[in-house]
Amino acid sequence: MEEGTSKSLTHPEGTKAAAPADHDNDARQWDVREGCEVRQILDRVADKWSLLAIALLDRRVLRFTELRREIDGISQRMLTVTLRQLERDGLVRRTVHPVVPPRVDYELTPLGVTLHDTIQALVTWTEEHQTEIAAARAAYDERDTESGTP
Amino acid sequence: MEEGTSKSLTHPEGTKAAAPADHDNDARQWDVREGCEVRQILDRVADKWSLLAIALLDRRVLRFTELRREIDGISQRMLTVTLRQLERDGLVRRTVHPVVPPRVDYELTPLGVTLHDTIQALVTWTEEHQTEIAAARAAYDERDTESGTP
DNA sequence: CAGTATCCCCAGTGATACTG
DNA sequence: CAGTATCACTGGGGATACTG
Repeated sequence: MEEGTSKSLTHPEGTKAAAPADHDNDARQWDVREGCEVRQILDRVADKWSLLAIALLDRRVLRFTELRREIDGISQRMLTVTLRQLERDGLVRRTVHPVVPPRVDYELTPLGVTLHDTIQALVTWTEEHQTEIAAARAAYDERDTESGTP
Repeated sequence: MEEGTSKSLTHPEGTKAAAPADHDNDARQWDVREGCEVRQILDRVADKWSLLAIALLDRRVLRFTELRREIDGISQRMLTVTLRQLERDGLVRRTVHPVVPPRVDYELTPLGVTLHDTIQALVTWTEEHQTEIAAARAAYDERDTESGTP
């Protein structure tokens, strides 16, 4: 369960992590390289299950099984792993009730809520532009097809 | 290169894709399931290399090799694949100059620029909250450590 | 220079079984 | 109910070699 040791990434980028090829521009100063903090979060957001979990937990308190049921395509293992990651990042709060049978509640932390909010912007962008993207893909595939079958 | 056929997903979610357990809330109506359009885009954004490429191409026109040099950790193969995906989605424009030696320019399309802009918000969020997240992780790992070595 | 084609590996994920 | 432990498999991605 330890990953803080940076395990085996693609390759050791080492020290130049904060020294891009150029920095005379105001954009692309993101520094979104693998080792970066930004990348860590982005990877979380990127994660299929994390995103679903955050979406489902928005303004709700759910139990393990409830989440499992709602996401439903997810396996026990992945739900656990996902929840643990989110908990570790302080995005989700896990509350164990010392009762029998066991009851564990999951909910977004305030930080998690702000992330949800930000992601919402991205989702909105997608919804607003999905037509354009679909068109672009169609055009691309079209080109591909016509050159393949003259 | 075909994914419109939905290949072999986790399992057939079927018809209830648009019917969550409840829908009396205004949030979580995202519908970010695997098959969804939103997920397709999110996956693109999520992609490590795509993100870097978009970042690097912001307000610039770069050649294949230039991109390769700037991303540097990337392999030829992945740069090609990434660029093709972005091109297909209409986010990046590929211009082939019929000269010798060959010259191909890459640049963001207007659509790509708007995506960059949106992603920027997410990156900003990350930068603003990375301290909190780091703290959360430290706290989590701390708990983990102290219970592991009493 | 700008790719395409191949081979290969291993990290992430699902399936299954066991436990407090 | 809410996990943890194990195993097995798949495909995403790197390394390498070849081409227009």
